[in-house]
Amino acid sequence: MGRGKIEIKRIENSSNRQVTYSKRRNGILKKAKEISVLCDARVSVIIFATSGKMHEFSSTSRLVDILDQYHKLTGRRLWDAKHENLDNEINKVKKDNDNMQIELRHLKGEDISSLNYRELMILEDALENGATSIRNKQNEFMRMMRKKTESMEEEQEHLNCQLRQLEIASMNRNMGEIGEVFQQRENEYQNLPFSFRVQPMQPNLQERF
Amino acid sequence: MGRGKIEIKRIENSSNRQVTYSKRRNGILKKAKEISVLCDARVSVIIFATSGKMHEFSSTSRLVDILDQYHKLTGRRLWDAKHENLDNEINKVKKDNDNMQIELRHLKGEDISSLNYRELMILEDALENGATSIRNKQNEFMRMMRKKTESMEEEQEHLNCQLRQLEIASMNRNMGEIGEVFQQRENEYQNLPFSFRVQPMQPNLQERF
DNA sequence: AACTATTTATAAAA
DNA sequence: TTTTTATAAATAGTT
Repeated sequence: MGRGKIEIKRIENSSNRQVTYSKRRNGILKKAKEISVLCDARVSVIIFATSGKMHEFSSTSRLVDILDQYHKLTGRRLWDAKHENLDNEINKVKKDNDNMQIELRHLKGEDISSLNYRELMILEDALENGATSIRNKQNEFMRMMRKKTESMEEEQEHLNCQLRQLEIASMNRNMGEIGEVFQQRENEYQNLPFSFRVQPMQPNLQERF
Repeated sequence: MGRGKIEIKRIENSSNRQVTYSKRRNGILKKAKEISVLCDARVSVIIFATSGKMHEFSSTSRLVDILDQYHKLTGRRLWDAKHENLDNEINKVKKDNDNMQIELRHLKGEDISSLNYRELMILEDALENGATSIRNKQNEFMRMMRKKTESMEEEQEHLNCQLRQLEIASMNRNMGEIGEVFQQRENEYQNLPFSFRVQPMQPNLQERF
């Protein structure tokens, strides 16, 4: 019932799934309410989205009333069942734990005596892939660091420049009275051929660290 | 949805009510199943007719799973403390599981964006150690295989020898009457200088496979 | 239980 | 999300 017919199987597009979920959830809850009114039935509907959010409809004020009735009718002892269920779940999870522990050990090269060559190859591939990803990540780090260093160097050079200018300015101020002599010398200097002049003071980037 | 619109209020005609109940009940159960499949939702529907007959749908194999989730979400206590202990244990083990899962992922080079350089180095070391152990193990395998192959080759050569001798023996038996001629020829052959004789039949090991 | 005329739900698009 | 709209599905009343 919609623009097109759909197959009843998991909707892979998550946004579509979400929309459909919310529409159909409303539909079910509405129908639950209707049947409870129309036919004088007791109804309990509990729906959990994958997100974990819950919606419910209960024709009775309390869910437990319905559970009581469920209990009486089915003879299923929910609490014992619950207990058993928890036990099962714990065992399952513990088994998962064990498996993961083994896998972890294997990846760390421990307890591998029991493995055959094929299994070892698979492990080696996994390790190599992991190492590659990590090396890539590290390279990325390196690049970032280098960039940072470069920009810091630039800034430092800039600061050095400023510092030198301030020094010169202050020198000139302090030597006010003999400034003229300097001025004269400087003029002579200007008259030399370019190749005879000393190079302007410049920090050598390669030797600074 | 039907020949006429109906008001949502108790259907007084009991036979009509019964019919409507059974139709709508099927409808709800069907839709519950559909939403659970389409949207990957956990759904529990329990319906009691006034007669007391029950119908249910539960997307999980056990209703208790859904009740469990209900409990966690609403905080409403449906069972007693002893089960809560189990609950706690399960949560603890599940947490362990999660941590291991993360470690596994990291070792496989997944989800490593959040790691800093130090953490990456530690990971890399672990991977390298693992890879080394595994390579050692593989080498061990190789040695074993090589040894096995060698001993098999030896044995095969031995068998070939025996086979040849049997062939010669049988040939001699079949050619009993002209055996003497052969004998004579063989004697002449013995008198040739060594370098003129054909090489004894020997399988060429390099070309055998 | 079937059958169908209608209502209702909803899939896709906006 | 919510609305819109064309179409599928559910079902009320009938047989």
